[in-house]
Amino acid sequence: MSERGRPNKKTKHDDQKMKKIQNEEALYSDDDTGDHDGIYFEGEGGAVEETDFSKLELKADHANRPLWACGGGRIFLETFSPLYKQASDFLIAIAEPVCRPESMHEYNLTPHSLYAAVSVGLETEAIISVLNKLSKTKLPEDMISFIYASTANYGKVKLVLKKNRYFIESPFPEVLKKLLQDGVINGARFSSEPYCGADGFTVGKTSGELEAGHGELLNEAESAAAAEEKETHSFEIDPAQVENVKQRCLSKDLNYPMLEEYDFRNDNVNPDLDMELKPHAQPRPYQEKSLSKMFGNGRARSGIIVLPCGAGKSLVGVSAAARIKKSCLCLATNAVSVDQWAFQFKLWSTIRDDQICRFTSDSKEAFRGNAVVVVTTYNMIAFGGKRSEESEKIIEEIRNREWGLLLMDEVHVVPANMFRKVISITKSHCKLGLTATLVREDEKITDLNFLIGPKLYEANWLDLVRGGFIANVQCAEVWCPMTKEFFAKYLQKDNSKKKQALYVMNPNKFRACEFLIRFHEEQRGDKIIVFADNLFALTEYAMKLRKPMFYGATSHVERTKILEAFKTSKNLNTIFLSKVGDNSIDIPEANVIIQISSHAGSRRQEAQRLGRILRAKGKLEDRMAGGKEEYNAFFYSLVSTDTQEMYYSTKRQQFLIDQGYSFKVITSLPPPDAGSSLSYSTQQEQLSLLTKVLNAGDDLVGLEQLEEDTDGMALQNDRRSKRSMSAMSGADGNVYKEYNSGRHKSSAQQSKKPKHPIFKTRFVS
DNA sequence: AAGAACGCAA
DNA sequence: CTCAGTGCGTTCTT
Repeated sequence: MSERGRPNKKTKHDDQKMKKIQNEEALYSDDDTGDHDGIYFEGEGGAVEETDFSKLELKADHANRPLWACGGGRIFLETFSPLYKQASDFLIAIAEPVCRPESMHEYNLTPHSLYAAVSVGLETEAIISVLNKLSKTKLPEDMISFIYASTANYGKVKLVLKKNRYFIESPFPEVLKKLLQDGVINGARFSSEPYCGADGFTVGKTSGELEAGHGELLNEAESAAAAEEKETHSFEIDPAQVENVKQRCLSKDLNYPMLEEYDFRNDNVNPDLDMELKPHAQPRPYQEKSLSKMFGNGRARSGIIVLPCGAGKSLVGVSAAARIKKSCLCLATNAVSVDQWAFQFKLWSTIRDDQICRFTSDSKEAFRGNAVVVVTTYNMIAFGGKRSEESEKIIEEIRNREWGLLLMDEVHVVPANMFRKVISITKSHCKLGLTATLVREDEKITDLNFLIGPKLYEANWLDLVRGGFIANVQCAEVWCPMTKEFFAKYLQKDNSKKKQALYVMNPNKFRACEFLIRFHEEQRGDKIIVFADNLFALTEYAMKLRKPMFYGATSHVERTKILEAFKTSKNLNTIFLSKVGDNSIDIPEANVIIQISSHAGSRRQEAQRLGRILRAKGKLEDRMAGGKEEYNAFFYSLVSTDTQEMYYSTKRQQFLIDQGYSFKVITSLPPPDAGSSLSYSTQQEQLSLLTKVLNAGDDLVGLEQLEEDTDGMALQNDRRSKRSMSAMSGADGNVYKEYNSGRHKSSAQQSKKPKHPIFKTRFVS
């Protein structure tokens, strides 16, 4: 075990970090030594390390160019360059962002990222020439040949849905023949189709059309996609095999990724949906950009748009539906989210009540009319168990319908074994996936490339923070030392469940939590969400602090009631949520998150929770008042030191760190002089808590008892608890300031940006 | 209102 | 390293 109690095992991320640091050092040292123009270093013995960039050949005017194009498809972007904006737009289109901290962003060219580039209309030559224009160095030969090799076949094959039948279409019959040599694709072909062409393929005509181009650098490349009439050949495949066929086409063996574009303007078969955006639905620049990637050539492309939580994903979704103007099936993760989507549709568009319906376990609105918007959950569609008769009828209707748009919220859930079935259960011309966190802890995230389509756009979180579109969050990891007694038991137990119970219920963590709640409620008037994945901890904390909580078993009515009170009442400023609150729950009022227990090393959960407080508070001008940018939201992760949690915590933060966030470490909260006013200040109290924790796992009766206690009384006790809280001493600003000026003063003063003084930069050993 | 069945995530 | 065991959420039934 290391000094910090972290297992000595290095994670994949650690390795990547190390590599990255080496890379940056290499780059900077090149820069420092100055003029390397024309100097060419041969690697010794012919083999050149991937991380050895001494071979890079700098152009004479390299200072004016923002990119470093390195071997192995790696590209670095200087964020301080005047060309930053254009360059990052371009890189986002062609490469995968790896890590985007403040001054230097790292991107990676991959077959999938280039597939995405071509599907938004960029051509191979344009990619290379723009890349070359932006690069400080001559493009490495291997990068150029990689781009050629990866893009050669793109756009040659299309998947088309016609009258509920799927066809593979191409202007090149020889390509179709090649595809049919593959066992999976050949097996998926319907043999009953009429043979029209000489090659046994159905022959038809298709014409391209072009909408006005968008963006500066992309413009020339996008308009290069010529609008000409072409003869096409096609064959029909089994709808049940679409997923497999798409996967085969995308595989290395074939490398003919299928484009899915919906020519919705010329679709006379499916009825139109009478729906417009309302005038006040003004998309922000990045929303506009997302949409232009989707509709760039006048058709609707299938794919994925990645925007941070709170950045207005739903306006993008509703806009897409309003532009396509055909039936739309909108999928969300739970019933609360379904309500919110239905609300968003009505908020942004002119859709009438009879054109939109929700389909959840307790709201089965039958739909009538030719073109409709149906909002439902992945569970409702994919559910394998027994269905109620009513559900069965609606599901049948959904199966049989041909959807113009399949709109998938939180699309990162789709690769799950059952949820991915929604793609084949429903027949849609165009699929749009939205998410803030395109990560999973398994390897299935790349499946989205063939399940849905390429990533069309991904916004940089920090760019949106700087633009004032989302809140500026201070992230902090609070280190809570285990009490002697809890730590002794922790070391003693070999049951990981018990271990978890012990580090989550660590009295010092509780006290840190209590202190933070008091500080933010009383000193700043903030609205706080406390997350606990562990239900025992959730109920225990909520009951002790007399705050309302809700979790999976909490009824829809109760949830709405609590949220309503949280939003409107001055007396209710803190709520406790289980992981039901991770996704989709929209609580714009909240601006502080305290995390007391979480699901192991889930990067997605960490980012989604942070996302709960990203909705920008107030106007940008207000926040920038006085010329300095202020944090207006706070994200605390409470970690028991020297336990497993330290390791998980590092893993969990990785996604946010890749987005450019940095975590500050706070040690020894609460401050010693606030100690006695907080709970569990005596050893006696701590020991009785310990007994409770140790017994809890053995008999679940204890948990049920707790739930009964909290449920009914939490809300009504709120006022009383407020009064007693304000009477408590010790948690006032003075204590807080003393604490600040004591231990961490020097490091706070060193930092350039105005930071909350209690935060110091996390030291990674 | 509670429990059974199913499914997700790590 | 992998798969099974685990905790939690959702849906349906009674």
